[in-house]
Amino acid sequence: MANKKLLITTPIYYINAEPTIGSSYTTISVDVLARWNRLTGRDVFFLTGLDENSSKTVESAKERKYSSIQKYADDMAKEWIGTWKILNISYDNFIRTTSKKHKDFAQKYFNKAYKDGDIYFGDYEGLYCYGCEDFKREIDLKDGSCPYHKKKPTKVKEKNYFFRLSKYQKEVLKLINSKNFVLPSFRRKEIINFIEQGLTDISVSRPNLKWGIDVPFDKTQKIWTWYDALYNYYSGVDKKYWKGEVVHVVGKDIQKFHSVIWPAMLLSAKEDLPTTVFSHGFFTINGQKISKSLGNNIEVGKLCEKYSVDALRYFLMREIPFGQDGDFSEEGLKSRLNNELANELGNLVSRVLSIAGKKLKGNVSKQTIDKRLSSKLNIKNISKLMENYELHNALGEIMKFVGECNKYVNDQKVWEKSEKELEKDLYNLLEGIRIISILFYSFIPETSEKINKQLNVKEGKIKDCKFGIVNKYKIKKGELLFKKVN
RNA sequence: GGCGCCUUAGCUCAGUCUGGUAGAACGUCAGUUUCAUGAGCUGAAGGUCCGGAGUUCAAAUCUCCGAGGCGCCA
Repeated sequence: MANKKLLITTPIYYINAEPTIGSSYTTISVDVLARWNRLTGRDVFFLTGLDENSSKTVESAKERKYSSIQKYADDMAKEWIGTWKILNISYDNFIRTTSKKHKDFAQKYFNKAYKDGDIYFGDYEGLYCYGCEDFKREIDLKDGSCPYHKKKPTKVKEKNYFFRLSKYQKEVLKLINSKNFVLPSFRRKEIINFIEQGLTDISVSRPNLKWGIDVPFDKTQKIWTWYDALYNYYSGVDKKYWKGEVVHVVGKDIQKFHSVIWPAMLLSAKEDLPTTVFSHGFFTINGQKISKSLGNNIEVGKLCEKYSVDALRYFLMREIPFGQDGDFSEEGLKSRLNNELANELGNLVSRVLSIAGKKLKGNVSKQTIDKRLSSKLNIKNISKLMENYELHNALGEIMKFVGECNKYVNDQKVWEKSEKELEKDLYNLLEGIRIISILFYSFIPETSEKINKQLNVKEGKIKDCKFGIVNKYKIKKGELLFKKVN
């Protein structure tokens, strides 16, 4: 398992707006998982991108007075890529569903399903919400409007192509029951209930649209945006990665698309199935829901400028238990930055390197390992937490070891000792800091690089997280790792 | 309405499966240190474990009833 290939994905985002704090959260979490698994030595492929074929794209382009929809999509793609660059997202491919390769894939699979009889032509009458890109029932609505988008759905009566979702009910249910397919586990029961109520065939095409991917054998219809979008996970990646572990990280609102419809599509196409669909929670901002009318969404770029990218990445991963809902507040971010990153981590590096610089001119040779410090490090536990997607707890454990290092400095009264006596303490502390840097790398990569530079060591892997690896340190104290913000 | 989850310290939550003297971080207060970013370390205060009944030598934990909150239901 450990050396199995890993394909890990974010959803592909709608381009009706610039990246939000929510999509940033999703993407950062996948980045953390991808980086961590790379450090364990696995062959990882991290896929993200954009769903550009939605009718939302057309609406937004119109709102922004674009005459060319494709130009709008291109500009938006630049925006998103730019934000991911700021956030240090280490994706291996950025897929856009307007690319020819993706369109060919979607059409190929649509064609195949049609030939196999899993897609058929039929009538449909229902209420369609353009926000969800999905049909709604009367009972789903609140005061006649979609509860998510606060808009009245449109009554639609038309002929569409349908996918035989009902045919795969049994097989999908079996899949859901397999271990770790739906995570967190409390979501599994919800999905099972949903399936057991009976799956019905779903409309997978829309007539009379100008934008989207043509149904290959019927130019009057476009492929339903979800049906095409889900195939990004195949069109965006070398197929060999589907032979290993495949993890889709999604928001809880789209868990169902990924754990019911998508597997059914793959069962129909007789392709490999994903291993896990993990859905994370949503967060409020200062206790309030994020909404356009409140205008309380946060500009990610400005946040990074003010607090630093790593402070934001750290906060999001530390504050919100992965999988559950949480709250975002600048106060909270500030507090984590000042107390945990600056006072504990930053200050640890600063005080140790300062003593080593002053007393030993930065030269520290290998010494005996002090179990009083090394025994406080529990890599197995941290690894287990990462494998269980408990990112917040993993960070908590790493931070605890930072605390142990600070305590060690105090307990040993390192600053009082003579040059001869303190080399052992410093060597152990430097090894501790080197390991901390590796463990933190997935979460706050820029900071890790800064630490490595000061320690004058190369980026390590998880297997290097043990004491006694470096023979001789030649350190050079640099700038402070974190600046506090008041 | 159906299914599931939650209610424990000022705040956020763990502990419940497998019953045995109530836990963590943050916040508050106090002590201590001077290597370090006014940082670090140590300690203290703080709880009718939502209410009630039952089972048990023993219940935060198991069972039932009730209250409040949340999630999911093409």
